[in-house]
Amino acid sequence: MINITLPDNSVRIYPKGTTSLEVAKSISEGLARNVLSAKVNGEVWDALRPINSDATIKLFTWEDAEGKATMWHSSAHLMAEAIEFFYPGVKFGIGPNIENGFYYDIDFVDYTISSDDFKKIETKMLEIAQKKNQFIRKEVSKTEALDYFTKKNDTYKLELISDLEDGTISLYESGNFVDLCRGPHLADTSSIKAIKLLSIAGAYWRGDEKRKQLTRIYGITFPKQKELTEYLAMLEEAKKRDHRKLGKELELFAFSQKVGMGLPLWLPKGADLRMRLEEFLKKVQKKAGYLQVMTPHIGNKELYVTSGHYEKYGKDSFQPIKTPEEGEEFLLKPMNCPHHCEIYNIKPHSYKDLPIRLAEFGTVYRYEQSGELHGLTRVRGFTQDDAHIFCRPDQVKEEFLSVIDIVLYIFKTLDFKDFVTQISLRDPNNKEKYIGSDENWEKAENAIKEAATEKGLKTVVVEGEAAFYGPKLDFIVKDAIGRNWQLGTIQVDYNLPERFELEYTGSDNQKHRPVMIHRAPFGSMERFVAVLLEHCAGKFPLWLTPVQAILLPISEKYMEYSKKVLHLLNISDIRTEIDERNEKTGKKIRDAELQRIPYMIILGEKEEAEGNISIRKQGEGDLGTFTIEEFVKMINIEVNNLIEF
RNA sequence: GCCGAUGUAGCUCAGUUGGUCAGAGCAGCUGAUUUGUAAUCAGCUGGUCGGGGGUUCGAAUCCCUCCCUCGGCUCCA
Repeated sequence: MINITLPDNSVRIYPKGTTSLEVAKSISEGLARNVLSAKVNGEVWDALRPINSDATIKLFTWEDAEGKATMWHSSAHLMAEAIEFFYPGVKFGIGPNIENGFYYDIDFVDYTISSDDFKKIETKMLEIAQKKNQFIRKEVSKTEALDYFTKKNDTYKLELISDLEDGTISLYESGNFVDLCRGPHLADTSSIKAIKLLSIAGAYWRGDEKRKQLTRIYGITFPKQKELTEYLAMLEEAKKRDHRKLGKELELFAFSQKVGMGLPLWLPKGADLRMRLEEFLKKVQKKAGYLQVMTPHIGNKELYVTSGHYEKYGKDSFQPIKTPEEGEEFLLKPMNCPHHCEIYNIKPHSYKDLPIRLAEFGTVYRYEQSGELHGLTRVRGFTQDDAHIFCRPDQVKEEFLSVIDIVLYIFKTLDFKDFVTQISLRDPNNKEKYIGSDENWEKAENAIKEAATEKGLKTVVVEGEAAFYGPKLDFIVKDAIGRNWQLGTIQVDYNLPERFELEYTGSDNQKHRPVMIHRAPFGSMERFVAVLLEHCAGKFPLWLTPVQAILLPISEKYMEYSKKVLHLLNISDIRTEIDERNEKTGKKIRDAELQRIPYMIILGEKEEAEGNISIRKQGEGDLGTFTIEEFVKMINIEVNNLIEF
């Protein structure tokens, strides 16, 4: 008999070789039906894997991330089985679960396959799933494993096996399909009730572009049809919010092949929005002691040789441009920091001057591979809300606190309620990979951790993720429909102060090297606008939206009165437009609603006679009649409530 | 850059096996209408069907090639 400890610390006694499924059954039939896998002594196991000694276990159902992972991993096997049925002789690469579903990389050899084939594969998968095939784990020797896949002529599996150690190899059999797999898997296929294959794409074997490209098929499964329906609705919603679509519809930005791919054109409304965001941040930064600077769009190649960026990222820059006479080489600015270092170096600094915070909305250009470009989130020319803080090592923590305050304020103002931060530290086993003294690294890493703790941030610490030049703190927000976006970043840098020989004179009258902090709360204006646009589905907060109110005269007869109102609102700093078209009110309202204009003001006989206005709120409907003064006051209160720092 | 898909008026999309197939709705323009909370009516103007080759008596439709876009891969200071 063995003792099984459950998460509530209760201990139950079972025969040796019991499975977590049996444990679940002994608790309740319902739990047994829902259990997908279990954590046994810290490791996720199949629900059917026998437990042979005392163990602490936690059962996973669909509600747990681990349960979903197990289901999706098994679903990948199920898909492989269905594919092997239709395309015998295909070779399988890897088929893992991912954040939302799973994929399998497959070499289809001589077959061609497209998304048109998904339907039949899905149907076959459901058919197999209903057979309730168990997933049977077999631990095999390396020789046995090699034998099996040699017979199958599955070269990819053979390569994977050859990298594994003997004694650690397991196969999983389910129905007619056997796969090399670490597991864990479902007890059987019957809990997979709803299946959708989502997309098909090429993927290099082992992510290496020099190796063969396999066909990757993505899919997702659920234990209930309803959940699949909901998931597909979420994808639809994401499609509706796509910033590329909304950007076009709301006339915020555009691209032109003639101008060049990946080079956004900001249309009047988009430019208005972006400038408002910039002004907003400038105001906050001014309060936080930043100094605004400006630097040119090109810089001498030597500048980037000095910074080290040319060597590391030269291939990702546009080709240098040359002066016709001297043959001097210039690069389109790929980043602002070297310029800011040179500004720091313009004059000598005392320790009393620090920190010096130089800020710039600096437009930079990077050569992104053509296949990588994507709307505003991945472009070849973009503007960073950049700043570089030059400070003493003992000031790092305080500066982090201050930057965190700015980021939190921005998130609050723009209604990003859900976010986590990631602290990236150096790999403790590979300290020689990094530049800068042990002492400084330790100081900076502790400063970041302390700052995050003091601000009560939800934090994930990842070792080995730091840049070679310093540790960093990244902000990852969850948008309105649950997707994660990495936005702001704060990074410590020991490298550039070294390379640019930055100095300050300490109280000891000796020269010291300042620490540099890079930070960009938005990341880039382009990316941030894209994320914000998708987050709010085009309904920007009132203080930010390009047009706050639109006047809708019932007919031409009320045009004169409408223009009077327009003038009054505009001099009250309410961004107002007027719909002068000869259209019915219903049409004007519809168009204003689609343009996501927060307030529609309807003006007809009644309003003109009484000298007031009727207000309709976007998405809500008629609010009734107000005086102009009341409306102005209402708007001002709403705006001020939103942006008080 | 690589694999796959796609590319038809400003926008969203129809176009059967190559043969009045250059279309619709919206937008735009003109006129009528003078309008009360999500589309008033009528008429008109828009396109060398992504570019360039080729096959054919004949190509939006078939083939080749290049380009953009989309989904991934790789990359991302």
